[in-house]
Amino acid sequence: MFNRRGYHRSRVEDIVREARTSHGTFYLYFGNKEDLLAALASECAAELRAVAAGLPARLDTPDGEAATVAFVAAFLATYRAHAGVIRAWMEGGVTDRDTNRLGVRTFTHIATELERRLPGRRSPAARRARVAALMAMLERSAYALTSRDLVPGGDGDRVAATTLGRLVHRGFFAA
Amino acid sequence: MFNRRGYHRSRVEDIVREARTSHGTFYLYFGNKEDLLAALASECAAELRAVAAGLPARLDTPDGEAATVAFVAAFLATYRAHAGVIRAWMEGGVTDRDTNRLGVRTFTHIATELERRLPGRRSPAARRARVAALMAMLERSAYALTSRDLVPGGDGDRVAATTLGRLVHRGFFAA
Amino acid sequence: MFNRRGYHRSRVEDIVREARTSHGTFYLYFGNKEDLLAALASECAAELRAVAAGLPARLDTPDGEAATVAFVAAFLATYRAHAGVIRAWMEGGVTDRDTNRLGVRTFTHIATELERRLPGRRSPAARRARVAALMAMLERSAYALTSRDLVPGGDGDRVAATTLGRLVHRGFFAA
Amino acid sequence: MFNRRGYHRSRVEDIVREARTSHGTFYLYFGNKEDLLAALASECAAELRAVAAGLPARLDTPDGEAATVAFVAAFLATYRAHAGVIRAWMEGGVTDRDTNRLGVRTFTHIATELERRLPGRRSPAARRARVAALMAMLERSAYALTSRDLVPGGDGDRVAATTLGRLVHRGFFAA
DNA sequence: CATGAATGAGTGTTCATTCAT
DNA sequence: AATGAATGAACACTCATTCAT
Repeated sequence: MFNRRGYHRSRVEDIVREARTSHGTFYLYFGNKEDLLAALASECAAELRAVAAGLPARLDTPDGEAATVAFVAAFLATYRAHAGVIRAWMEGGVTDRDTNRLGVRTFTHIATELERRLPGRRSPAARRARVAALMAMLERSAYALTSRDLVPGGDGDRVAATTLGRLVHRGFFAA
Repeated sequence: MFNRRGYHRSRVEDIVREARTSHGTFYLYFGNKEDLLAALASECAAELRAVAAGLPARLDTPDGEAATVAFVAAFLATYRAHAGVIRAWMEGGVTDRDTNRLGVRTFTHIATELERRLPGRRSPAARRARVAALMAMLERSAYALTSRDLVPGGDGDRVAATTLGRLVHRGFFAA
Repeated sequence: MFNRRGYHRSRVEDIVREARTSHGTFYLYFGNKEDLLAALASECAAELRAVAAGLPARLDTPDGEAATVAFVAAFLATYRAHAGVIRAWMEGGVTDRDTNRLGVRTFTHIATELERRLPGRRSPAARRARVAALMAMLERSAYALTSRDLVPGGDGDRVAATTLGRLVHRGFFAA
Repeated sequence: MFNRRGYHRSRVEDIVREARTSHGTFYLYFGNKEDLLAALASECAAELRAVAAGLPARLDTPDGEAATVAFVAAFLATYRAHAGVIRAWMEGGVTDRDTNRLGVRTFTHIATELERRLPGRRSPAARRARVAALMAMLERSAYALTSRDLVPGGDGDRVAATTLGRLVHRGFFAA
């Protein structure tokens, strides 16, 4: 529901109808609507961390480009699978502090993992700036892909992942 | 109000109280709440186009870096000034077709202007991919800056603009 | 406006726009919206009384049928010209006592005039019942004619007046 | 509520207070205010048709007058019970096409049933005109009875039904 | 005498949440 | 454990009326 309609436009009634259950049951398992979001966010964070965990130790290797493309593809796929949740994170519609922090921490974790794999000798500040730019590209592209046709010329997640992955590899991780 | 609370959480009552006026007056000037958003979006689009118009003809020049930093700073400032509107654009909370298209077209316009200034000989597809990445960085950074503390280490728009501007110049426009 | 949209659906703004004047001017001449209705009602009552005044002394004469048809036609025309006002009377949307009474008294006046012309010897109660039925036919037909197509087969006021007038004459006034 | 205050002046809050329930419950059972009217209109139409169904095959019989009086009494009673709904029909305050048509068709149905029972040989046009007049009397009288004191001398529905019924029988159905 | 911008009480509708069964 | 009818606070929008100019 959140992926299709977004968090705010998804009514509890929509959710329970989709789940073939009732309002009462919903509130038996979740304290409130945002609590459901928190639960989904938790799953989403785990999957995103798994994506980061799938990164090889180094990306400045012969098959670094393929690995980068694979990583980007996995990131995009996970993002798409949880777009409703992640958007709710970003859009600030969430009141719960913990859930908000979870989002930030998850992306920070990925950023840290990527930063470790940045080759060359640069100052910590420069490294952080580069990885911030990298994360921005990843997030924004994923966001755009889960919106409607905001990327002219992009005709699917695969193409986007390949293009973006190569770009990222060349710009950030190539030896 | 939109910058502080976001479009959906801003009630008409909040808006008119802030503007020291009444509901009736509000609906005298705007057909409905979304109409206000459309009006603000129009202003915002004009300002964003002005930012693009402020770009020098070329950025691969001795003072190209300064110009890039200035452009990024102007972009971030404008984005911040209209964050509520732009977020409403992105978050899909807008029903009106025209307003939605305005957002896409405005960002496409900026992208086109930047693409023209990309130096070197690359295929159109490659140029488009690069500029898409560039726009992603710009947007995501601006978005992050107008959210809460999403950029660890960032301590202000100026620093962010300088850092990001230099990065952008080196990565995309340097000769 | 009242004829076209009805009293309640006519907004003061509609009225003043039609009259090419302003809200301020409206309230200069009328205390409120209902006050305008009262003024129009007064005119309408005068016209309806004039229609009654146009009745010949007797209707059970050789040219009684023509006179009855003429009366019915005049009644329908006046009703149509003031349909909005009369409907507001009937529909009970008027708060003002005087205006309400004016409506009742006007129709009572017409009823009395018609009762005088009823031929034959009947008890007062019977005469009143007959004239009540007559008035009902007149009013309901007029009401229907000013609504949309409630009278199947009727194709205009003239036809309606002729048909109804003859019917009325034969049923109530013929010698 | 509709009978007492009329459709438009009845607020949803009035309705739910009277029904000892809440706004939420109201919108659980009816899509909106007009939807309630439609539901009531449906019941009303059924009852009016039942009144027509209660007519004997012929009215030009020895006990035709009693049957006519009974029919008129039933019509008036049903009309009174649903005055608010029927008035909303007539007053054009209903937007829904189906509901509007329901009103017209219901009264047309009754008119057709009455037309069948008109004795004597007359042209179809004449028969239709007569039945239109008859319906006008019925409707207008019922309308008047459910308004305030519009019928001078009338002191109750029974008296009105008897008087009107006899009049109708003599004028339209007597052998 | 005329204006029209400003007002705010009033109204229909939505939806997260509760609780008796 | 599961249900779903019931709730009511919240919100966008309307329009008759006022009054400073």
